Amino acid sequence: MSQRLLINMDQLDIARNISLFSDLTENEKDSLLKEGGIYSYRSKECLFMEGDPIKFLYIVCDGLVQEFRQTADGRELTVNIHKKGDVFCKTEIFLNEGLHNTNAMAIDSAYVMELPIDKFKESLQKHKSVAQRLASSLARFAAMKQIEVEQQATMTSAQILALFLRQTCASHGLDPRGFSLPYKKSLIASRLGMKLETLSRALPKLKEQGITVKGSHVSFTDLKASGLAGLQAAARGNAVKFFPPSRKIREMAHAS
Amino acid sequence: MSQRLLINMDQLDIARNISLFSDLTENEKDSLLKEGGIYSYRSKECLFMEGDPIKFLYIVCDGLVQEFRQTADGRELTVNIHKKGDVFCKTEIFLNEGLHNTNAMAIDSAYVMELPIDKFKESLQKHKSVAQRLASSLARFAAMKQIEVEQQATMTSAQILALFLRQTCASHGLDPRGFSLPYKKSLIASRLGMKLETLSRALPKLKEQGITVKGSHVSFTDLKASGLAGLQAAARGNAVKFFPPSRKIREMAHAS
DNA sequence: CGGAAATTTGAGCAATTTCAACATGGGTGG
DNA sequence: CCACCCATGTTGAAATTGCTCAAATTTCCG
Repeated sequence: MSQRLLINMDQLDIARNISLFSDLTENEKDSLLKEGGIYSYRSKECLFMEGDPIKFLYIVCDGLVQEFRQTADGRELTVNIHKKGDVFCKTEIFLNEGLHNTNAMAIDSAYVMELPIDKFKESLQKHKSVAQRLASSLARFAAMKQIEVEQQATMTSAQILALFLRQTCASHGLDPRGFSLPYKKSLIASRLGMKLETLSRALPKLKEQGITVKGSHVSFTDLKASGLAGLQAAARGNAVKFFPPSRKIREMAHAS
Repeated sequence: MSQRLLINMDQLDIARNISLFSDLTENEKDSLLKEGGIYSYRSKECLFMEGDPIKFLYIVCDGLVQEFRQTADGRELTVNIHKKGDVFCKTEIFLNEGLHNTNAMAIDSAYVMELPIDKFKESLQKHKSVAQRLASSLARFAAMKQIEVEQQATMTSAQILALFLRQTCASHGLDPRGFSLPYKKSLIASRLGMKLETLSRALPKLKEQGITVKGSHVSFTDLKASGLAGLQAAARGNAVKFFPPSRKIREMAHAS
């Protein structure tokens, strides 16, 4: 199924330069990374499926990987789209049963470094910096998901889409004055928890927010805080319903 | 504003028994906890507000604390409701600027142990087990929020509410055959990202799922997998659109 | 140039929100 | 003990928003 991979130093360098390992010495990195291999995946090939045992930490060296879940009602919802330099299955390592609860599939074709988790866990033990950076990354992921919950609850699909486009542009380092979408629209819809039709209908509405989309070509016109305009317009004054923090009387806990 | 607190050993014990510190010796726990104090908060008193500098790790010793955010459009969305034994501001410690991005407010009155973050960070450095448990907890929080995103995208408000009630019942150790709601309905609505009216209208629909709510009294009739019935009914077969995982040809990365 | 996949569009429907009116229910002060 | 009040919750009706289904286009590839 999968293609044989010629060793490609560029791809290995991606793995060497991820921030998770940035405090390791070159030797430490090498001895960890040589435990893993870089694998090549064809378009739509699965890295793992829900219920599979968790064996690796994955580092995307090239291409894109979609991580998604089939929800109870048979829908496919994309948890995340991992791009070059992204590391995934960080969360799962700490979760209970050692089984994947998502599916991962290559979009187009992808090259992925797979690092056995037991080796990775060893390095977590050995190197405090790795553990610390992992925790940061988990915290950031949790905060991101929290914000997504809020967005889904309070924003219209057009607003969510606008934010996603800006964010995508920034995180891929694209030119805000004009770029082409790095993903298919159906993938974006799945990532944003909306239907393709909804996304399609949201696109024209983005003009009001200074985003023009034609086909897969996107350009931001109002380059600064245009995204905020919509939000601010929708904002209403509302009274603060709670007391401000007060001086607290501190009481030592007589431990021991 | 806040009441003076008589030292209460029960409350201190709550803090001593949280799982985050469960691998520490009694001495280690004591020397850490004596750095913090237990504070008393009146109903609706704030522990901190958005934008405040992050100073403490909080451990709820008694009562309830609502953690929430004012969204851009002026709505109030509850991130989490912390109950006795819960620890919060774990995530924030790892995030950038050292400022709170949520508000925390006592519901009714609450007793909260506040542990200076620099002291807590020291113990993270000193005790691997604390760091490990913190990471687990972050991972679990992230997974929970991910599931919430999915629920909001795929489930009806009645289903979401049903899940929340079951979960609440379990996590508070209440009797599923009949208990009263530990929170006000408006708080629940805010927690679930829906309007109070929507929640109110969803309540009668829960009967179909074997949950009876009258006033603030809840009882589960169909005690087993009743919650799944609705989901399964809504489920439809849909074809698998991707390839199963293939054998991969492994290629050693010639690191170094 | 086909044909399949991806996207767009239309029309009707379902769920949630909004706004407004109404009910309930503790608690307080007389 | 009761009348009253304010916070909380419920209900109705209209308006939004997103979803479903179906058909029409467009795009992508060989």
